[in-house]
Amino acid sequence: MRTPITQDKLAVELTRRYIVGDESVDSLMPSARVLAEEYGVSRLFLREVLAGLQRQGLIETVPGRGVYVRKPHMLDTAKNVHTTLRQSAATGHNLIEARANLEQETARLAALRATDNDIEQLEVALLAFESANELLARAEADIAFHSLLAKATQNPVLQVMFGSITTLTFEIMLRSLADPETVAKGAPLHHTILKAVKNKNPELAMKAMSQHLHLAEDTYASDLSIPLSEVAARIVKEVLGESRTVHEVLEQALKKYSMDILR
Amino acid sequence: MRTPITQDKLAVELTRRYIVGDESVDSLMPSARVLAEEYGVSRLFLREVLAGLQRQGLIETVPGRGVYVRKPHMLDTAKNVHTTLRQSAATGHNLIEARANLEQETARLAALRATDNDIEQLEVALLAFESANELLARAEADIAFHSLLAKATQNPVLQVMFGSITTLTFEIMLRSLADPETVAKGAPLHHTILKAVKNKNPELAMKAMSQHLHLAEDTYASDLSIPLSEVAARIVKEVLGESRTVHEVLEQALKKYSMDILR
DNA sequence: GTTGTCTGACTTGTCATACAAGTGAGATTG
DNA sequence: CAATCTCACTTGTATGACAAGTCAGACAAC
Repeated sequence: MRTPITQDKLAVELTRRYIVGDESVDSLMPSARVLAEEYGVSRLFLREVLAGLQRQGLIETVPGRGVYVRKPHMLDTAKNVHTTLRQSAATGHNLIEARANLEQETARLAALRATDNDIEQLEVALLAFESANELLARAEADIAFHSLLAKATQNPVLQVMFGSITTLTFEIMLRSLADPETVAKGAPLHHTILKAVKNKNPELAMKAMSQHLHLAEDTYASDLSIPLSEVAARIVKEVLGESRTVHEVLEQALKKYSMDILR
Repeated sequence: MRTPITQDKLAVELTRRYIVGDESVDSLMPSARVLAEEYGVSRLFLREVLAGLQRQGLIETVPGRGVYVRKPHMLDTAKNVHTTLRQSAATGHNLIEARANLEQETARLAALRATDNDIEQLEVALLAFESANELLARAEADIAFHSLLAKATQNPVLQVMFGSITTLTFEIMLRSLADPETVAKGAPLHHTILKAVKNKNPELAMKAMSQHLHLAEDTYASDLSIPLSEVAARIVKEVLGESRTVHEVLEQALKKYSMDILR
């Protein structure tokens, strides 16, 4: 008696077989037709399995070319929890509360462990933040800066945790950075954080990040108790219009840096 | 000129239309055939959109009955990032480091905000933990206890963040709780945490949680620098065998409590 | 030899159609 | 009245077909 294979089992099997370690990245998997035949399932069934893996950022299917193995990207996590978070009654206060601890610890660890390459990328992001004369460009540089800090901790778990709230964080930034005073006050703090990271001064990095987040809290004060879903929807519509989604913009912002999950 | 609709856009549209607020939970969506016709797409295309929403825990398709609107469950987040995390080179040290801050803050906030219902559920979980005389049962009660604490913070964002590492945490518990000494030392700390929550003593809750996590760190010491994927795979195989997946066990463990994301 | 073009065999994406399996309300039968 | 059965639904899956994209290799022109 042969029990029919489930999508989950097949996903695990494919992952184990084709997606292992660094050397498999960018390699080409067998075509969906071949794999389907090999496992004795229909192409449709296998397609759904592949769709699951793609959603997790483990593979990328390119029309006309095939299925490539990818490194998971920080944004993949964000996309997956985005709708869930949007659906919840989470408020601005909830987000800031969650970020406070996470980002302070992130700043602390980044100061202890950032590589030369990390610092270089942080400098680029900070420069972009300062030279930006448009809201969207500023927000893009800001989220890149914070994401790079998470990467600089060299801790994939922290990266994933930060990734899970990236979309919300970005939406909030779009709101905070519309206030010129906040921008003026925030810029020096970014500098302090980067300097602390460079000098390997974890306490200072933590303190500066704390101030940075409190500043955002003040700016955001009036909407602090309103569900984020409402606020975010309004902001996004104002800034981006109907044309582009948050994910598209975020993807563009983070693609300049290598924001894949460490491994 | 009419541009063809993308899966993402349709997902957003469906979410906006059928999945809004508490009142829509458990309601039945129109059948896939009807929706496909309405939006002028094939049933296959719409199925893939629904599959995406299902992966996010927003809906549940029941064969023969239809598509129901669901409350997102903490486990949905876990499932989505599980493979990514497994694929990364995250070590035990990485996980403990990330948990330390998150869970201390969680314990602190739980002590400030836990409702009577939260406390009641925590008591049930703690009782189950103590009366369990088998590894798997202990681990189930342990993960339930920690998940309930996250819920008691009344912060959906924290819940999602904790949810994203639930699977890994559970796997690690399976290892830690195999050591009788760790169990003996850990039990009183669980008691202390619950007492602190009951007495609304945030500092004590935080401190007890800190000790609890350090204890786990000691137990885990020998494997601290090995990629979790290897350790977890070994543990799961030993404890669960080939028959059941981690998700299935976790689902069973958390279904007794209402672990859906707050909204 | 070099360059450009073209063909054709691949790939994924999507569709229409068909059928199996499950569900449940209402008709039917005792 | 109660048990049973029928049937019109639902989702899940398989199949075959075609569009659109890609790319290597053959082929022709220079």
